[in-house]
Amino acid sequence: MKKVTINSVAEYAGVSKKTVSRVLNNEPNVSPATREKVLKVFKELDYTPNPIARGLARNRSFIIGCLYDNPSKSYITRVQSGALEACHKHNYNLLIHPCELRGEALIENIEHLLTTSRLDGLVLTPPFSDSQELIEFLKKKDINYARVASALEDESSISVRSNDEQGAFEITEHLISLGHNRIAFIKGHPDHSATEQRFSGYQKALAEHNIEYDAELVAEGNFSYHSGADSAKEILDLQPRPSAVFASNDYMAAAVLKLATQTKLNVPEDISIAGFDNAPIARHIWPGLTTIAQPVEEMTRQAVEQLILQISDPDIENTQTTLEAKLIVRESTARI
Amino acid sequence: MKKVTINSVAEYAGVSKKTVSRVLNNEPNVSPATREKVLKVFKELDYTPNPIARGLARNRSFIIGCLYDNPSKSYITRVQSGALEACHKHNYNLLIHPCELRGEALIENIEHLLTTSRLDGLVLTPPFSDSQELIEFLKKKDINYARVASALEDESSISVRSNDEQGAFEITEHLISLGHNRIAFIKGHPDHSATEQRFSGYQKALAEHNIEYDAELVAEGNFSYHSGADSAKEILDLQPRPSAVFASNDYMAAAVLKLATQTKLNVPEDISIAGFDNAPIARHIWPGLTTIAQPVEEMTRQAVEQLILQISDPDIENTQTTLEAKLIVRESTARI
DNA sequence: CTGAAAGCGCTTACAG
DNA sequence: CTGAAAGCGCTTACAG
Repeated sequence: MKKVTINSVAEYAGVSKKTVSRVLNNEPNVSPATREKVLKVFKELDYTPNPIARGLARNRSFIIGCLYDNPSKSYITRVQSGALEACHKHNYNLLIHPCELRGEALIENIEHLLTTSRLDGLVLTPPFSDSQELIEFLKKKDINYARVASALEDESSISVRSNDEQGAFEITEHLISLGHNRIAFIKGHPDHSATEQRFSGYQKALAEHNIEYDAELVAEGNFSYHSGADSAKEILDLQPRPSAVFASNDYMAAAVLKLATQTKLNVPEDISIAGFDNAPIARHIWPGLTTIAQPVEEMTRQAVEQLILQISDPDIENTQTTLEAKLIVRESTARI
Repeated sequence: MKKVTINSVAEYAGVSKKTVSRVLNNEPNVSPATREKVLKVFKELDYTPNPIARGLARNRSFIIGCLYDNPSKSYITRVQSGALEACHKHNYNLLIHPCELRGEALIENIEHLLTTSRLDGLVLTPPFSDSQELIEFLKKKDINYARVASALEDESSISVRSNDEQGAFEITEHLISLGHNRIAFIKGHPDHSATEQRFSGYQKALAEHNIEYDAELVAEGNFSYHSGADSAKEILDLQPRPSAVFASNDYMAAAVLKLATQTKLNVPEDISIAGFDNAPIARHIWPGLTTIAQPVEEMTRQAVEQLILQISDPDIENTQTTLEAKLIVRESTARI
């Protein structure tokens, strides 16, 4: 059976292919009778238009690419889910492209991506949303993009972020309000701007409450569960032991909780533990983790929606949005 | 600045566009000098070929679509990671398309997907890999596809699965070998073929060891953490309480563990808990979950690789592969 | 309301 | 080793 194209439909229906195209795209200026006829032929011939041909003519693929490099699977899932929501709303689809920021050849990698698939726009998630190198490349290539959770002050592109520093400040203050003043901190991955922001929120809260900053209490993580487990060992071995731990994300906090439980410490009686992100694991373990809910889906949804609007109308101005992060108190933190 | 196309390059280099095309595709029959010259113009003009135009001419998009409908985020992440590995190896990209099996209009949804993006093939994950309706549609539309973790006996398409029944049998036998004979079971989602397979493995192990099957010990889950929590309540309230629980996946097992811990039961001293999948959460909690490791990435990787090979050469025969599932014993199960 | 022509940027099939 | 012609299946811009 040979392929059915706009030509076969036109021929079969006895109209021009332009008319078929009009029906296809729901354009006006087709008599109801003609429209009816063409629609019937669509069914009879089981016609599906070829998106590639359409793409070539319109110079558009209706595909958005999503870039990420993140050890947190739940973060990625949430990013995808927000991006998909915006895409589907506007009849776009989503192509995913995990890759390494520190890979030997990030730019070559992206260039190759763009050569193998035409993408109408790119949504950059951390750490790509802060990569000057990548951003300059995209500008040079004239590729539309939007930044998610970027700390870059750059009004020349769309940005949707949430207030990491404020969130970290609040959760630290929450611990302080429970009587803790020896609060350990686990940093995130150095390539992510959130790492610095959360660290800064922690420090500011300490300062605000006249608690001296103690570098000994700070461990270097990288957002992975594994790095949290390593940091947990260091922290639980400190003498005297801190009465609370604030990890820069929930996976690392979960690792602290596991080690604490394993070594017969009671949480939160013996030690309070707080995380960041409100990842699923925060509520899947006992005690549930006190954390900061970051609207990851919503950030990505808004970023992609802005991006798509800008693709269809380049005159739309760039928006810079900051969403609120929210403290969620569960069972893992308590009065000292 | 106007777009640089194969024509501008040809003009600038003083050759025909066919020659440029040859250089682009690394075809033979170009003199080294000419090739050199064209390559230089590529750089000078910063030329990137248009994948859509190429796609139209070759009738190919080099994009694979991935269909899923699964409450387990980690399962999806692993599926994507296996699919991406195979795609990138062959210069394909991956488009993701979560949708609902029970949605009012699955077929329309997929038809719309195919109308908005040309896909060279589809990888079906559960429960789609068992959907006769979808499979018939794809056959009618002549769309290449591969099935992951499908129980369907259908040699007319590529299939890669793992042995769910055997895995469930082994883990149940493991519990029996520890002295348990009152073993509760939490079922998965009824739309997934794995649900029936794992249930059957459980029953067969009981039968093999002359333990009478007791329907009261079986709870209806759906693979979500939430459903596991509901089932956990039922099970822990049984009189007498079962000495072990085997949940059809790790999320549900984690929910049982959380409730048990919350209600001051010691795991595994008071009750043993086993899961399935070896999801990250199985090792992120304490005690770590005894479970069955299913090679999700590898299944998907193989399925997508076969699919891509078949796309480039339709004569390649369909393969039916079954990979091994493996028992992983952690701390959540112990002798009664 | 309808259509003939040209074009999107490549590749295929063929000729030399 | 090189290229002119035709075509992939649509849409855009224009004419009537």
